[in-house]
This record gives sequence, C-alpha cells and structure tokens, in this order.
Amino acid sequence: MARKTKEDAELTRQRIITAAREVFVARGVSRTTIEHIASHAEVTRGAVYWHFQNKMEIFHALRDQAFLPFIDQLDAAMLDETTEDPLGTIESFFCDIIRMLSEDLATQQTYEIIMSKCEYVDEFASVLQKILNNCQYFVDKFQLIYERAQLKNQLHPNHNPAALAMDSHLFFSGLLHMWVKDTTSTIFRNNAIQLIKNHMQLRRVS
Amino acid sequence: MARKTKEDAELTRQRIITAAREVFVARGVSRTTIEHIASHAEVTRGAVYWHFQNKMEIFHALRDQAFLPFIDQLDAAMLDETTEDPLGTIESFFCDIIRMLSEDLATQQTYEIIMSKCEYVDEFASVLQKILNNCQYFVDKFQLIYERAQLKNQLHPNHNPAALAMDSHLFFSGLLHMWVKDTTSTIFRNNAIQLIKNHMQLRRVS
DNA sequence: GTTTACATACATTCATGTTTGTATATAATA
DNA sequence: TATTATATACAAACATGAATGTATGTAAAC
Repeated sequence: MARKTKEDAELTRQRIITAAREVFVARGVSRTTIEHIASHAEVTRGAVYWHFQNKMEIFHALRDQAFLPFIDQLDAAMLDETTEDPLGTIESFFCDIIRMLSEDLATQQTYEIIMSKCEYVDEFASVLQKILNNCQYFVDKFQLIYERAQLKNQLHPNHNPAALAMDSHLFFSGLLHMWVKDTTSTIFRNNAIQLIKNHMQLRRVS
Repeated sequence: MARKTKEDAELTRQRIITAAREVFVARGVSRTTIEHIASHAEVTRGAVYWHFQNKMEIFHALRDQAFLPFIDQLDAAMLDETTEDPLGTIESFFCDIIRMLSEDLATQQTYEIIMSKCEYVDEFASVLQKILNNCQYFVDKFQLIYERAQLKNQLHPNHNPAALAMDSHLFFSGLLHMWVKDTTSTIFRNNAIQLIKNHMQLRRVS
C-alpha cells in the first residue's frame, strides 16, 4: 500500500505490541505466530517484520514497558528518608504494585505472560537473569528501609534487616505469582492487600 | 524391528520420559519436538507415539512423578500430632523439600520445567490450576500445624494461624521459584536452609 | 496365529524469513 | 514554490524447512 506518516507508523508499531500482548496471553509466546499477531493487529506480516526482527524483539518491547514502572515506584518510595514509619514505606510499595496490577490490564497481561506464558530457554534465558538481577536490587533496597526501621525502633530487637528484607522479597514474590496465576479463583486478588498488611504486622513491635 | 518383552517395553517408556525431561529442560516444552525426544532416547518417533498420544501426555507423566512425593512428605510430617515443636515440623518440611531438590536431579529438572520451561495455555492451563489447588491444600495443613503451635504457646499472642500459614506458603513459594530459577548464582541454593530458619524464627516467641 | 512393540515411509499442514513490488511521505534541489 | 529523487512503510508472493499424525511394514513374544 501507501507509505504512512511517521506518526502513523509509530501507531501501527504500538498496535502490533498491543496485539502481541493479547495474543501471547491467549496462546503463549512460542505458540503464537507472527501471522497471529499481524492479523490481530489488522496488518500483514510485512508490517510486523518491518518494525521488528522477530518475535523475541516484540517480547522485549513488551517486557520493557512493564518493568520500568516498578523500579521507578521503588525509587520514589525510597526518597523519603526521614519518614517516621519505614515499615509503612515497604507496605505502601507492595500495595501500590498490587493496585497497579489490578487497575492496568496491560501490565497485568504482561506479567501473566512473563510468569506463565513464556519458556525461559535460549534467547529468553537472559530475560530470566535480568529479572533475577532486579530482585537483588529490590532486596537491597528493602534492607536499607528495614535498617531505617530498626533505627526508629520499629523492629523486634532480635530481627535483623537483611533477613527481613529477603523474607519480604520472597513473600512478595510468592504473592505476585499467586496473584497473577490464579485467574479462576479470586482468593488472592481479593485478599492481597490484607496479606501484605499481615506480613508487615509480623515485623512490627506490638 | 523386533518386539520386546513387557519389561523391555516399560524400560523404553521410562527412557522416553527421562529423555523428555532432559530435552524439555534444555529447549523448553513447546520447542522440543517428538523427534528430539525420540532421538535423545535413542528410539524412533514410532516408539514415542506407541507409548504416548502426544507431547502433553509425556509432560503429564513427568509432572505426576514430581508432585506426589511432596504431598506424601507433608502428610507424613503431619502425622506426629503430639510433638512439642510444631514450628519445627513446618521448618523440617521446608528443609526436606529443599534437600530433595538438591539431591535429586530428576526432581530438580522437573520443577525447572514446570516453573520456567512451560507455557500454561490451552491444555496446560489445567495443570496450573491443579498446582494452585495443591497450594490450597498446603496452606490448610500449615494452618493446622500453626494452631497446634499456638496451643503450645510457641506463637506471639497477636499472631494468628491462618495469616501465618498463608504467609509461610507465600514465602516458600517465592523461595522455590528463586531456588529453581536462579541457576547461575548460588545465593539461593546455598542459603535456602538459612532463609527457612530465619523465616520460622520470625514466628517464635523469643 | 495373533498381538505387540516398535521402525519406516508418507502426506499434509504450517511457520518462517526473504524478496519483490509499490504508493506515498519527505527531503533535496532548482 | 514546484519538481524531482529517495527513502519509508508496508503488502503480497515466494521458497524453504520443519513438525505432526498416520499408515504401513515386520519380527519376535506370547
């Protein structure tokens, strides 16, 4: 057909990414073909191959869109170093992420893809490692906050920040997996906030 | 070729399952072909199709081999109702599973497949639901044990068994994911036992 | 003799990547 | 400003290479 303007081109690029997300969720990454994505985006494979080299490049575009917000969220939460309630900072961070997932279908689908509709082999194995690196980043930040909490006497004397940080990370990691994967029941979707509060309550001196 | 005895046939069946596990780990479920499995098992596709209808049936055979031991393990751990240390029961259960994973490569690979080398769509979606059902089973059992712990005055007075059970499940779920997925670093593999002890220590009255 | 436990051959479908064609936006030039 | 040249944003066709399932063959077990 005809050549589009730059804006139109960027628009179809986004259309392709959105279509990919929706098809990935429904059919899994490796079972969706370029043709599936193209037809769902109402373009031809030619358009897809013009914007992306292959399927993995589309996947990366998707992943990038979903990861940055989380890191930004944590960095923002870390900024307030003088809060009287560091434990509240962590709690809010967890709750905010859950709320983001609840409200933004796109992010929700992207995480569903990352956690249960993608096989981490070959080129995708590196994606997994990047995710794990992010985890380490999170744990480190959590520890810093827990150290602040310790200074404010929010913690039991025999709890130590490093252990708490790792424990919280594992808790939230588990929660995320359940929240995202359990699409049939609503146990986790409805109670996630309460579970987070319970988790943090275990840490507070009473 | 020639017909084998029943024992021989069962042996090749097992060979196929083992081969499938090893190929699944390396290439992911959907990217491995029946031919990959067959050649790795040193048979032809004919043999595979004789024993299994398709790839998913092999996957199910694999999954069954890995799940039952865990449930048995928990059931066994639950048997001793009169122990003075219920928290120790949970701790041992977690540690035993980690040890099982460490020692048994087959189980380890199977979990790697289930957690990061398989896409849960279509026929596989039901597998995910079965796993989640198992989780509920675990949480329920944990709660029972935490109730025993409460009776033995092992818990803080303001902790309640249901919340602790869910929190422990999410913790261990997260730990399992990290343990299995983090194949390059050894942080989780080396420290899992300690992380479990830390987690349980958060619950004990000091 | 019949069924079993496969191996081999066949037919079909599907997905990929590449190539080619083309109409038009945009930059260059006059 | 009008004209020309070129790069862009695709669509359509092509070539190739799997992968699947099935059908057939076969030798030995029972």
